[in-house]
Amino acid sequence: MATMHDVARLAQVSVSTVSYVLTGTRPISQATRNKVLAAMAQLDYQPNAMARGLASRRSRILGLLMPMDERGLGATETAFVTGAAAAASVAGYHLVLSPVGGGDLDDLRRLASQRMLDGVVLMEVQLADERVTVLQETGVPLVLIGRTGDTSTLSYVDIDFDQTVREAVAHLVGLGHRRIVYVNHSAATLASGYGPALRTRDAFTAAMTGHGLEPVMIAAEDSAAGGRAALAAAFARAPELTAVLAMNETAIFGILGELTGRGLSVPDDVSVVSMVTSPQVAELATPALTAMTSPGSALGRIAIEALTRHLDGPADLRHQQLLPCALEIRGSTAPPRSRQPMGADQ
Amino acid sequence: MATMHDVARLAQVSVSTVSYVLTGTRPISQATRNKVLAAMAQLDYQPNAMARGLASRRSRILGLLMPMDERGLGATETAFVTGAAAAASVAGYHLVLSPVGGGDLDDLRRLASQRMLDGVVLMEVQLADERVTVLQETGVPLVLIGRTGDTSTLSYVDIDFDQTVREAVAHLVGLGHRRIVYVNHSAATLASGYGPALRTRDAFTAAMTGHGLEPVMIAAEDSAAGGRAALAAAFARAPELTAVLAMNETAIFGILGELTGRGLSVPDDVSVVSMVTSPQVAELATPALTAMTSPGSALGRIAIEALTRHLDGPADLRHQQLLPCALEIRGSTAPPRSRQPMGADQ
DNA sequence: CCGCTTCGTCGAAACGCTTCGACGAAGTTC
DNA sequence: GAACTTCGTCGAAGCGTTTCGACGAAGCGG
Repeated sequence: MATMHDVARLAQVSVSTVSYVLTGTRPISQATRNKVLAAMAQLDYQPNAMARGLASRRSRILGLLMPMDERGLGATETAFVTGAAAAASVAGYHLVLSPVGGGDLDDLRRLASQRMLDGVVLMEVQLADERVTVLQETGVPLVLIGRTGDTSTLSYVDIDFDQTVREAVAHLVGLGHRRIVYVNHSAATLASGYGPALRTRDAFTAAMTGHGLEPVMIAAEDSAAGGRAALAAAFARAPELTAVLAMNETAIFGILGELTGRGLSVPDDVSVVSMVTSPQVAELATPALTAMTSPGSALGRIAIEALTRHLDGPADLRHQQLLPCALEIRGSTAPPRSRQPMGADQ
Repeated sequence: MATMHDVARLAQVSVSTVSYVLTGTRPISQATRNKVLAAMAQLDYQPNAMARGLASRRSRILGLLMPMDERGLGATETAFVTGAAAAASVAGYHLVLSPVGGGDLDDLRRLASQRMLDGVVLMEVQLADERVTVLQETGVPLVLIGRTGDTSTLSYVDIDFDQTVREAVAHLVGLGHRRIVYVNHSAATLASGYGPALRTRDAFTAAMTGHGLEPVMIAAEDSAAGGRAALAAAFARAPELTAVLAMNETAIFGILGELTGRGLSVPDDVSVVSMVTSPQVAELATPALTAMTSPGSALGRIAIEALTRHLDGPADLRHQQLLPCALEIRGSTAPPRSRQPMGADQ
């Protein structure tokens, strides 16, 4: 492995000159630059990242910390990642993903304290999130995707759940639906302080009330079975429902299955709107789901851009931004059949 | 940020002694060790990863290189990752994921040459994969999840597609099915040399022929629409089919939708088996899918274990291992209704 | 009690880079 | 043309570790 010394010797310049050619920190004449570049090419020189990092006290590595549970990463999360990776690459940084579960707080502290990461993007933030505290203590520049409860001192990018829910409800109400049920994440998830679940709940209540309608929310386990149970619960609470709005991407397939099982058709008998969903998943269902498409890769990109601005700019810079999901109408929504109360047996 | 010097001064020992306490490279008396440990705790000392890496010429970081397309990571891939991360942590390594697309070969070479990664696990390997060549050239210790065509000089862990297909076919044949259609990935994917698609194709042919049955394979685009089209094609080629075996996790939802659309019920009219599928996805469908469950986290774990053995042991060590998927019977398979040819209209 | 290992510790030299101060040479200003 | 600025380059001092050779102090066999 060739080092800078080798390059310098071959090009007959000093080591520092080679360094300046590489980093552009100081002006170098075209002639010298060419000599150095030629030497580099000839030796197939690659700078040693560790040495660079040690000397410059910046690794040019950004960390994307994502909890990975067994459910897997949806297309939405994947879009975060690809958006972030692309933006990092443009800014001249490497992006590494670290699968930190909620448990390994110590692991997290170590990772952040070892000065291996210039900055960190944290995904799937809870309203009260210890990981945020730990990271702040270490002093790493930090941007969140999602928000904690108290956001005053933090940079974040998040989905504008309020507006997203409002649009989704407006779409359904515009079609003529009056009885709309919102299927959220599980009660446990709500209790744990998961922001999206909480915020959409409140936004749904507000939106429905705004239309003079009664908000009915059901919490569903993240599984097909949870979706089926939720639909049963929904019919129990609102027998005459004509539309379902679902945040729970996993449960929605159970909902669709149960609907078919009851001999109800989508969208003729019941309209379904899926929240924060990727086109890929929406197309999986039959009929394809009308959905609020999450601005996945934009979120990732903006988070990284904010982070790099932190690094190059003043330390006290704050970036806070909300992006709404876009309504994409597919085959699962239509005007309600008529005002015909339908029996909810079982 | 406290350095080793600070610790050494506070503990009244030399820097090297502190280093030996940390790494255990040389014996240190209990008394001294305690002094040093106390000083570390008092200063909240964290070793600087860059300096360590530079001096020791090993970063204790392993890379998991995964192409991320917009389809997202299935639960299967996620299981790889979590399995690998856990194993790395046990072995005292950090695991970082790097989303390297197929395009950025130069990026890959740079990443590997910069001596930032002690070793690399490469996922989603093609039969002829340039990335493998590039990585081998850089000399990074390498383990594949998946296999290239010529495996003689490489370490890898992969799914035993041959046995997996054989078991799946045996399950269906055991139930009494004779007319079984295999829905594979798209023709383009096959042409690109995607190992799993190719290997399962051959295995399916072999297994069916072994039972004295005719192998019918359809290539389907990775989408619900692709699945629907595939089913239509299947009925055109084999009107009397009673079972579908599907490798294409994305298409399978289209297949199920189309089946329902044609008034055919699963599993009464047609049995469906999903290959290399996680329980989570299998449960999404109604009825839940009988599936060959991939040994996801085991694959990740074994890959990392092989890699760390490479690093600590002799350089020429090779590890090659195949793991079969396990048959998990759920609601989508049953004996065929009877020998009743069914019309394939449209 | 003399020479020999073994044990525990130290000082100093890397590791491969960045960065700072310095310094001729050349260009600019009045 | 004296007094200043750039411009382009160099040498050397770090950055925070690991690791190697060395060296007293014990411990031990004879």
